[in-house]
Amino acid sequence: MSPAGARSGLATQTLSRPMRSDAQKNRERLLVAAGQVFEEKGLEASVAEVAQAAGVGMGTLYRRFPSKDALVEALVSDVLEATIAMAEEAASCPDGTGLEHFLRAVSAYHAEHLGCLPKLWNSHHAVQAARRQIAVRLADLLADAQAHSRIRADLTNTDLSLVMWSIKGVLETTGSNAPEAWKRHLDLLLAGMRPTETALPHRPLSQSQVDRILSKRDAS
Amino acid sequence: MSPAGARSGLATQTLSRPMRSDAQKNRERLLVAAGQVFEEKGLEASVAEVAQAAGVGMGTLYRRFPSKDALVEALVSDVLEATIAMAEEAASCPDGTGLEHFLRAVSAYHAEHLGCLPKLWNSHHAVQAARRQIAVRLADLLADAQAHSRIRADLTNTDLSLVMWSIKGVLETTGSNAPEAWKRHLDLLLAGMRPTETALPHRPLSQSQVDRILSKRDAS
Amino acid sequence: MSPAGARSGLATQTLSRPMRSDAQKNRERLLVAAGQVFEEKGLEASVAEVAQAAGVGMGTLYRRFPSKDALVEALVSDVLEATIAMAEEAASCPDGTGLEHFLRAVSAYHAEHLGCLPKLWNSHHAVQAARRQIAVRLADLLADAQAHSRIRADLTNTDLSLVMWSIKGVLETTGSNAPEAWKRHLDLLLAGMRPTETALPHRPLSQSQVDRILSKRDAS
Amino acid sequence: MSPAGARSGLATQTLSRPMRSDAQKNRERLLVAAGQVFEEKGLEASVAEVAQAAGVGMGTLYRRFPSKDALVEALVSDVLEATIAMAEEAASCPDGTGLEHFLRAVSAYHAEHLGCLPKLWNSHHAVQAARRQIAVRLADLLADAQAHSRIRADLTNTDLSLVMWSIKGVLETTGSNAPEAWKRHLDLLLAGMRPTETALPHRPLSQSQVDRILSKRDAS
DNA sequence: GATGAATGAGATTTCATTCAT
DNA sequence: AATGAATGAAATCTCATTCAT
Repeated sequence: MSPAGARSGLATQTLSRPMRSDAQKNRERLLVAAGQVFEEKGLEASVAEVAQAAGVGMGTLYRRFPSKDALVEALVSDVLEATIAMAEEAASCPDGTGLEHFLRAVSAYHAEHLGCLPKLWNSHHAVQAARRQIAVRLADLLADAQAHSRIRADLTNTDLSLVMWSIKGVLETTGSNAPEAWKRHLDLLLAGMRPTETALPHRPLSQSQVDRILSKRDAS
Repeated sequence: MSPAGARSGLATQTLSRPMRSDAQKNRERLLVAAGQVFEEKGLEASVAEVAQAAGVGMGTLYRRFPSKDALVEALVSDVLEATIAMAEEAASCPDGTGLEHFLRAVSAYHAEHLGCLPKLWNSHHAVQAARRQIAVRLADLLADAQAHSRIRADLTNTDLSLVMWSIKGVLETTGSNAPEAWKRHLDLLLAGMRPTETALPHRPLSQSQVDRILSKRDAS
Repeated sequence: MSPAGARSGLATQTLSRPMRSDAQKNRERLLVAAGQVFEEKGLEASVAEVAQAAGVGMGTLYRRFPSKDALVEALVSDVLEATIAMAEEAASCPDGTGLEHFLRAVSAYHAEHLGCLPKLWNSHHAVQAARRQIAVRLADLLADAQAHSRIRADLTNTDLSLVMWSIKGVLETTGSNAPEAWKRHLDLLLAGMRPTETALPHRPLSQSQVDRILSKRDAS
Repeated sequence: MSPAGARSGLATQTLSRPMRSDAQKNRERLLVAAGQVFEEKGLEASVAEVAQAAGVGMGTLYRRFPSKDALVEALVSDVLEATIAMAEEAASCPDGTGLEHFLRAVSAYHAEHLGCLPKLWNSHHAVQAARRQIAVRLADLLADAQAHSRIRADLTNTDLSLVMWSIKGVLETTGSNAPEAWKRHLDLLLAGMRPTETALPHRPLSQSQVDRILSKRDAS
């Protein structure tokens, strides 16, 4: 997916005329710069730094994104769109391997491109629709994997959220100091997801719990 | 362990006269209040909020803790001490079950007492010594578990760090909205840690990578 | 020397683009306001007072001067530049009267324009180069005056520093309550500097002592 | 003059019972400590530092001196009393040399004992009476010196204030870095005070100007 | 449309002074 | 009477957001 394409999906103005090409270019540069700056310094980095890194003035930043929050949200939208794309691509994997491919792909994406964004996985507004889509596709992938006996039968959709959050925790912590740590961690998770004789002792989360968590936004 | 007991370990003045009773009381109240406030609003919460929640003036806070950082660090110290205690207690579990007990205990502790602190697991100064101790005990617990064939032989000490970071990710995300989510997540991790016929495909982290990560402190 | 001209010398950004006109205007207003406020209330006056007196917000003050120290230092720079200018002008006086003219001029300048700044005469950073220039010119003026037998032969360059500090003491104390006091005081000093039959009984300061004093910066 | 004697003069409670001996001792220790601390760090030093240096609690300090200002003022009182004593002693010098002796003595006293206090020479409350006394004695010394033709006839009482302020300026600036600088400076001043053929060109300050200055107190 | 200077509320930290122990 | 912990107003400095150029 082209970056511009990605942006035109969730994050762009919905009606109104098409954006002028220089405006579009600035929007891109700001998102890229924001990704780098926030990755490096965390979300407490000032918007002035982002503007400078993008080589534009503060006014331009605020013309494109009406608030710092909006800028962050646009980054999150990008991630979610890319995630949707990965889920769709994984659907074409044979023999129930799609889920595994998806997990590896999305981990790699987070690890390489947007190390800062795991923090946002569960936050910020207006991304519910995208998550819905992801959830649907993941459910399909899980069912397929279970049908092929690659994944234990007592694993639920909500467990997949746990898996994502778990990966987020590892990526956040290891960051660029151990850029392949997530692979080992995913080995472990997948090993735990394989069929065994004994069921997992505790009950999975209910879907409503997961929904509540995802719709919650932090004060940050 | 009593809270007062915990505080008298790492976090208290080591030499010098004993603290006056009112001072000690205020110190406790500040730590409790800080735990609650930071848990609720994140570390960006202002120290004024902490002081107000503790029912003391700002000057008192700054007499007890010379900076905001020092306050946060004292909280971290508490966590680490409690962790050491849990690791020591787990050492007395029979049949190689100590590691599992430890993981459950430390998860429960983080979940119930200090939901805000996973964020700090890998940050902040002057806690290296405590981590050293924890690492040593964990290594013993792992070896014991492997000797009893409860944990797969190709699991390493560095994998335990991954496990902790992974738990941190889940706790951070689920927080009070799904206070038992970590149990299901730990089920999954432990399932992955059991012996199987096939080895984990990727290499574990080196110890030096883990050390680098732990000694790294964020700018935040 | 025009104030704007003065500022463009030591105190302005040396490379980079020219300052926007409103920025330049605010910079001027801040320096003027700072001069007045510090003169009136001493250096302990808050920066908020300066900002208010200048009619700008605190953020503007901190955009122009990254710290209170920087603001003070800019004022000092102005004084030093003006001093250099006066020394240069005095060099053109005939018959060895340059030194006397300089002393009167610099005293008058301090008395009328910047009564607060004598306090800084011996403090603060990054003004060493300017002082060097002043010292060189003063040495020339002194030699010329001695060659014309207007000043006693046993007066040294370091004595001129004493003279300046002495004037500073009088200006500081008399301030606006006796704005011409320095003239009488300078009469007295000059009378003491005229040639006499008997030498001054004590040795002058060494140059290194003076240098040490000038490079010393107070904690204040 | 014994220090205790000095304190019992201006600064002590005027009526009421005599101070208990331990209280008196604490008062001494506080004044000594304040002198050292203020000399080292300037008047911005905190009262807590003074209390600690004196080895007493803050409450004790505030029992002895109801405010920081009062403490500073007590120090100033000491200086003034010592000055009075020196003026009285100088009155017994023969041949009109008393004034010179006084100036040397008072300079030496300031230089050695209380480097911090020149700052206060012209400030703070309730010391007018002492200054009156000093002024009277100085007038006598000056008249005597002029009668013996040691000092020029056109020098006035107000000029002596200028001389003191000038010395203050030098002492403040040179401090401990050139502890004998004042001697050279006083050489210069005395040379200027000797009789010459030409009168000083500017008029001296009026007594009322000097009074105004001395009664003025800084915001500090 | 782009720029970056201006804004000012709010954050952390200090310290003269009070008061419980 | 002595102690030192508690207080809170005030200081310096930051930064998301607005607006003149």
